[in-house]
Order: sequence, then structure tokens, then C-alpha cells
Amino acid sequence: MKKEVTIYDIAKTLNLSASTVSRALKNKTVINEDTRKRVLRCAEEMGYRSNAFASNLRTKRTNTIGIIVPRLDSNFMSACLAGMEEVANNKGYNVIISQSHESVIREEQNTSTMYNNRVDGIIASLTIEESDLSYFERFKQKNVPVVFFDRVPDDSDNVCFVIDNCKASYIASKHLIEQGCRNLLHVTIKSSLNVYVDRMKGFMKAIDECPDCNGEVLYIDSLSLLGGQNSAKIIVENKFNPDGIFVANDMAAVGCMNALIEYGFDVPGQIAFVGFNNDVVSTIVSPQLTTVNYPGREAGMLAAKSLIDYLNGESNIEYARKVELNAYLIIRASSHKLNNT
Amino acid sequence: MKKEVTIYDIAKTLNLSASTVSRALKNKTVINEDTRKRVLRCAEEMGYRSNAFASNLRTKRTNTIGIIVPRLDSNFMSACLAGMEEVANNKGYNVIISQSHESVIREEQNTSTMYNNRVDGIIASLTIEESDLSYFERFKQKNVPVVFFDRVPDDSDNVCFVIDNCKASYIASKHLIEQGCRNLLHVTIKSSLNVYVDRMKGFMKAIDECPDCNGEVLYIDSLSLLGGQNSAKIIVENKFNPDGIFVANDMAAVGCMNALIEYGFDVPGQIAFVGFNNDVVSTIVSPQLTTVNYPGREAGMLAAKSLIDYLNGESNIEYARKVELNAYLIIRASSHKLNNT
DNA sequence: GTGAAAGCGCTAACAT
DNA sequence: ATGTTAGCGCTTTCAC
Repeated sequence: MKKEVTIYDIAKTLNLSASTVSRALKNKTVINEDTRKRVLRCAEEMGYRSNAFASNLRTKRTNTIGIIVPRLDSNFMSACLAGMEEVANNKGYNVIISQSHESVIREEQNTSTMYNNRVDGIIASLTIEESDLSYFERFKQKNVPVVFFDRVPDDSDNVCFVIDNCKASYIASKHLIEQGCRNLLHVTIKSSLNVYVDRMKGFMKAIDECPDCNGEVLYIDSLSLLGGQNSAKIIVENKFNPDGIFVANDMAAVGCMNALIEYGFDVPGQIAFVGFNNDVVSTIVSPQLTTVNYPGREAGMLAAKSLIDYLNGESNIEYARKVELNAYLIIRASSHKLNNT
Repeated sequence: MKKEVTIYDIAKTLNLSASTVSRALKNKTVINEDTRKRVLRCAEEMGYRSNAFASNLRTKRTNTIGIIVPRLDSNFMSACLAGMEEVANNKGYNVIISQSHESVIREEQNTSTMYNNRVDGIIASLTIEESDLSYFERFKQKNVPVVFFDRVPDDSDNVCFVIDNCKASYIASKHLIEQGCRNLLHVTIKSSLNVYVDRMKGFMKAIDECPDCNGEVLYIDSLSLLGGQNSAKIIVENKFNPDGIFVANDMAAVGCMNALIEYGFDVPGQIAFVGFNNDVVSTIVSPQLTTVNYPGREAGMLAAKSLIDYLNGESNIEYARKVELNAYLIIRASSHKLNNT
């Protein structure tokens, strides 16, 4: 392994001091344009690479932001991550990403790692397990900003990037009612997280406003394709007899819908379907799935931009607020019972 | 912002030396069990957190591996990344991830960042643009191991985790022929990458072995849902009249297949379809898509494990080889023309 | 505009 | 088993 070239090596070669070389490399402070060029060229020639640790050790900044997500292999999440990475990269920040796998313990471990690695800021989406979130406090104590997206804490003292789940879900449920559905079923996961609680609330609100509507809730283990398939079995066996089903995400909706079609149900004729997220799978199933458009990529970009602007001192907005992204219903064949439209 | 607690603070409090504290914290070397406990407790109480930079600066290791991928928001890629992150996390490594967005320039920039951040190792999948890959040489010069997966360099002096694309594609094409198809079309992307070149080769080989078969190739701009949809239009307009289509990935296959069904074609009756990857969408479309199972998650896990084992000096395998994962054809309705299962 | 010197927090010889 | 010492490579006062 060749020895690393340091600014001292450059300094010696050029008969300068290390400080001058450092200044030239950062071209921040005043410096003679000519010496700057000489240093740059010499650095290039000698194969110099800056040592981020030494720099970090001095400046106490890392230009790294930590991202903690439940899992990264869902379409929604990878869209969010892609948005974050892009913004961060453009602004000269690195991202380190870790998955909690829906486990509070892993989430805590991951925060510890990020904490020790001195990330400049954190972007997180919470696990489904309930927790006191105390492990996020350390960051605040060190003035390391934390922003949440999608699955966010209940209290309002955190910066959050979300959609109005309640409203979106209300509109989705209302749409089913408008299409003539009266026996509605909401398929979701048991969780105290804003995301699922609010989607439930919106559903309930729509039901409550409809005198001749009946609304039920079916909890499944996971909002996955398999979870959705399993829910179909339960729906058939337990004789829920819904004429409209609103599922808390698209993947589970697709699993449930396809399975019910397999059982012989007509969708949307007998059962209308609405999902959530506007996952690409919603355009691939047949019939195409009506769903709520949740702009994950944009959410990720905004969260990253907000965090980084704050870190760079460029953000003059008050730094504690909830940003609500626009989510809207995309009506497709799966819920299209009426011929108007 | 509170001042950071250092090992010196702990040392002073406990009347020990910094080295002893350091040793206790790492519990690597021999140390009195009692003092170790005292140090640990004290560190906890004082709110100590290790300073990774200082440590890295000394040890010249970062416990971080850099991952460079074309884009992270595909099902296949996020499965790979999930596998890598999991392995890395379990072994005490961080991952920093960046996207090249299929651009050589971005790929080079990303390698620079990783280089300057002194990652211990690199896992990469190449952009579609052709490049000389010279920017990966620096890592080798510094003894930083680089492993490639999926889209790998042509030469054989790199560690690669791949599948036998040629063989898999041959089997896929052969399957179409066995189902009675004689006018085969391969929809793919123009690229010199192993992945697409080999899939083409496998297709050609199957065609060559079938005297009464005709094989054509349609290049599209991107192997995406939209790309697939566009290809359908071209297929219809240009009167390719294929009775079997093999598409180089599932997302494009699904786009093409759905669009052709929309045009009125019967799948698999008139046109049989085979995709590639076993993306979850292949089980969601109707008819379900026959495809090649490409175990992304496992590929990611293996690549990460191999790299980290090597870094930890635990790998006694010779460190320059090609690992071929097992890929096999999953036959579903989209290619099922015959009734003999 | 440039240099000298100190120190960020840790680890690894080496000495005891 | 513990302490002493030096130094990783950089940035940043403070001089000049």
C-alpha cells in the first residue's frame, strides 16, 4: 500500500506551509490565485486525497446525513431514498442508510451508530412497533437536527414531512361510497403510528357521514402482497361481504384484490377497491387500482433539502414544523362502478 | 451545545490513563474486568460517545463500505441493497450509498467521494454508459477492495457476483420455442454491459439451434414500464408479428405485455411472454409473467459478506473470482401455450 | 498573503 | 494490568 500524500508533502514540495496548502485546497479564505493553482496542480500530480477524518476531527462536521427507515426494499421507500440521495449528493453530503426492520431495538442500535459516527443530521421513518423515541433525544442535545417523514412521532415538536393521511383516506373512502358501496371494509395493520391511525380515522369519518353505510376493519399482520392475499381468505371465510374495500397500501390491496378475483368475485362490480401510495403495481394489476398518490420521491427530496438547508444555515424558516405534501386520489378501474365520468 | 465527553474526561474522573479507558471501551486487549466495568459505567453516566474520526484517523479504517448503483429505486436494486445493508449492519459496518443515474460522470464523482471518505471497500454495479473504469483503479492502488455485482466489468480480474445471464436467457428462449413459438422477439436495451449482451447471446443461441425459428431484436430506450409500453407500439406498427417475446427485464415485459393485451392480442395464445428478474410485478400482472428468478437480495448479501470477510481477514478464499448465483426459470401463465404443464 | 504552532480525540508502541 | 508518549492529518487562531 502506497503511503498517503498529505498536505505536508505538498507543502514541502512547493516550499510552502501546510496552512497555505490547506487554504488553497479549500479556496475559502483569501489566497494568491497563483499559489492556489500551483497547489492544486501539485496535489493532482502527487495523487493527494483529502483526509476526511482529520478534517472532521477539526471541524466537527461530517457532511454526512443518516437515514433510518423500516426497510428499504419497498417501492415507496426506495423512491423516498432516491430523492434524498439525489438532493444530498448535489449538496455535497453523503448519506448513510440503515434499516430498522420494524424493530425498536434495531432502530435504537441504528441511531447509536449514527450518533457515534457524528452524522450532521438524521432523517427517519419510524418502526411499526411502539417506542418512546427517547433515543432520538441525544441528537437534539447535541444540536443534531432530526427530521421525520411518512411515519412520524405523535407530538408536534418535530419536523415532519407527511401527507394528510386522514383527509386522503377520507376522500378515498368517500369515493367508494359515491360509487355506491355501502358495506365498506378497511384492511390495515394494527399500529399506533400516525400513518395507519389517520387512515383509519379518515375511513371512519366517511362512514360516520353516511347514514346507511356499514364500515368494518380487518387487521392483518403485514401490509404486503402476502398479507393482502391472506386477508382475502379471511374476508371470504368470515363472510364480511363488503362491496368496497379500502386497503392501507397498494401492495396489500393488490394481493387482496387478485385473490378475491381468483375466488370468483367481480372487481369492481361486486367489490370496488381502493389502495394507497400509487405504487407502480397499482397500474399493473388488472383492473388497475384506484389509489392515493403519495409522492415519495418528492417527500424524500423535501426532507433532505430542508435538513441540509438548515445545516448550511440557509434556512430562514422556523425550524419546527410539519410539512404536508399534496396527496390526491387517482381513480382507476378497480373502483369504477358507475358510468358517470 | 454541550461539550463532548472524551476518554480523557473519563480517565480523569476515574483516575486512570486515557489508554486504559480506550482499552476498556474496546475490550480488545487484556484488561482488569473490574476497571472495565467501572469505565463502562462512567462512560454511560457521563454521556460519552466515541469519536469515530479520531479513531479512524489513528486506525486508518472506517468500518464503512461504499455502494454505488445506477439507481436505487427498482425492486431488484432495493432487494440487493437491503441484503447488503443487513449483512453490513450485522458485521458492524456502515454503508454509504450513492446513485450514478446511469451516468459515467456521476459514477466517477461518486467513486471520488467514496475515495476521499476512505471507505474500507466498494460494492458497485455499473452504469449503462460505456466507460474505461479507470476511476476504480485508485481503490486497488490503495488496497481498497472493490467487488462488482450484476453489471460487472468485462475483464476477469475483478470479484463479481452475477448470474449466468447467457444460460438463463438461453433457457428462457428455449422455453418459448418449446411452447411452440417460432417468431421470437427479444426486447432489450442497447448496451455493452455483460448483463444485456449475455442475455442477447443466450437468446441468439436458442434461435440458432432451432432451424425453423426466426429471431429478431428490438432495442428500446429504457427497460422501464414506459419503455415496455412504447415497445408494444413499435411491435404493432412494424408488423414484427412475434409469437413469443423475451424481454430483458420484468418491468418492461409487463409494460409491453399489458399494452399488447390492450391492443387486443391474446397472451399467451397469440404471443407468449417471458421476462427477467422475478420482480414482484411478475406475479401481479394478469396473466402472471414467466420469468427468470434473479435472487437480488442473496446477491447483495453474498457480495457484502465476501467483501467484509476479506476486510476482516477472515476470508481464506483467493480474492479474485466470479461468483455465479443460481438463476432458474419460473414458468407462469404468460408463456403457457401447451397443456402439458 | 503566508507561516508557526497548537490541538481536535484517539490508539499503539513502549515502558513499567 | 496500566501509564507514558507520540502522532494520525487537518484547520485555525495568531503573528508577521
